[in-house]
Amino acid sequence: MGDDLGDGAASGLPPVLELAWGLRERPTKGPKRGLTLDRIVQAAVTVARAEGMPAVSMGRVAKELGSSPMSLYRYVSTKDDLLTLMLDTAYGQPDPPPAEPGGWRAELAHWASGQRIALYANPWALHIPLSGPPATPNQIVWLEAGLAALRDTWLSEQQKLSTILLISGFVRNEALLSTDIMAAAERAGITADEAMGSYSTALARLIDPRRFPSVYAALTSGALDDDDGLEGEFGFGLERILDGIAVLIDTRSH
Amino acid sequence: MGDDLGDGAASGLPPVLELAWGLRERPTKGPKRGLTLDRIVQAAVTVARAEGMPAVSMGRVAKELGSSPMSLYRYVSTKDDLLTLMLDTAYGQPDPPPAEPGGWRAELAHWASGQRIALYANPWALHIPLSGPPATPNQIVWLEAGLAALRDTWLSEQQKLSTILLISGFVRNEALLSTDIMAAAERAGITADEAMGSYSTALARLIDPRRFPSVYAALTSGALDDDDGLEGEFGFGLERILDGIAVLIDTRSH
DNA sequence: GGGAATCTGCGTATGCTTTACGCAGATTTG
DNA sequence: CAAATCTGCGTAAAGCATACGCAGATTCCC
Repeated sequence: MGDDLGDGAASGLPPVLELAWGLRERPTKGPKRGLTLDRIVQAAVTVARAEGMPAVSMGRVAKELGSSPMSLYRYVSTKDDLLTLMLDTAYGQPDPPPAEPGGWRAELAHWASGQRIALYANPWALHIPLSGPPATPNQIVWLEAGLAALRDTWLSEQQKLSTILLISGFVRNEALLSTDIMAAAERAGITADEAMGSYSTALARLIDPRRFPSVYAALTSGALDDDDGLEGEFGFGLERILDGIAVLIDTRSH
Repeated sequence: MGDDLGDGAASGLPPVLELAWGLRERPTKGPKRGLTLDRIVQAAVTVARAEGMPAVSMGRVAKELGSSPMSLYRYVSTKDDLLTLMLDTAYGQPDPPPAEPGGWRAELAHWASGQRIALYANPWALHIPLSGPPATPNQIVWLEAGLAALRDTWLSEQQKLSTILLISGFVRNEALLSTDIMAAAERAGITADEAMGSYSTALARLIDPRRFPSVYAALTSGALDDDDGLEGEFGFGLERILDGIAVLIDTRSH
């Protein structure tokens, strides 16, 4: 007994969260540990960055560390745990908001851009299936920053939470779509804009204008091969959401 | 040669799309085929519904059909193709919009609810990693319906597309989070509301109120154990987004 | 100091997974 | 009636997560 990573602190939290928050104190007996959780996660991130998420296997990560697959299970009880930890490091910590006060709107826009930058810098993280609401340390730091941006509004706590969840979901979605397209384009040896263009022309040839008049109109309007294709998508969505929040806040405030 | 599913129509489309749209005409030689693509996809959906997405393997699907794993590769060139096809059937076709005219807003709300219903009815589909912009038949039908809802607005084609992408991304995100929480709760033998409650209390105990004052305030405000937890999240996000679109449309229209 | 306790890394093994290759038989074309 | 061409599918390769248990290291307690 004793060689499992089941709960030990009885905190009511999933084991991986106790790991992530460093709650699990190690007993003093036994040999020194040869690895650390951090090093394992770091190695996994290295593999993901260099060879993509599908290459991240326990064996591959162990090799990166000069260790053996089963050793990792002394630190992590499941591969999913490792993925959760990787996701947390991908987000990292948010930049502090700009010094000059811009109100909740500027602050949230800054926050969203920061998340987008983090995800673009770690596109592999978008291929980690998320399992449950945010709860790892960096995710909480981000959540804190997001909620803080709404501190001067009259929104209820629930509304603030929903707002932050809405925005971060949007950022994640947009980043996933964009980086996927860019990756597919790179595989085909073209630029992302070219990929969008050929996507739309191929689709336009495929569909029946009578059955899908609106889609046909959209595709042939050249909407998709505009300059600011991918970048513009983010800006558009974010502005729309912020406008929607603004409506709510302005209604509430008097 | 000839026993591959590489492109044959030279349409410039990925092979799986030619399959989905039924473009690939079969030659007349050789023995009759024992299966159809539809039956395979249907069998895969059956497995996913009954045993979850992780159970969907080529072997398991083949067994469902009384066939052998390798036979499926005569119909599908990769497991990912099968997943793409499964996703398409999960979405199905949208209901027609309600007869009485409610304007773009009511129509889009109806559209979003329809997508949510489809996803809630097929939660396994949320665990299919999406690869690229929508392009399969049912996805295009949905896209057509969404764009059509905006027919009377002054939005540019690009803005219409962005709007629809924004909303369907939101619906997908919300459905994923909700069904994940419900599934986790069911595994633990409690209700989703109880799960949210214990999540928030556990987290509230975990975090330092001084480092995360806003998160702490949100968690202890009881925002998360409200009645309309999951349902309310969808309504909130959708209203915010629609409000944001309305701002854009109203600004444009004069 | 000397067990006893307890931890460590990790070898081995199980039962999965996708899918490349090629063969035997069915069917249609000339 | 051959030649061509397709069919289902057996076999096998390569890889995956991870359960189990062992040998050795370290520390605690007497």
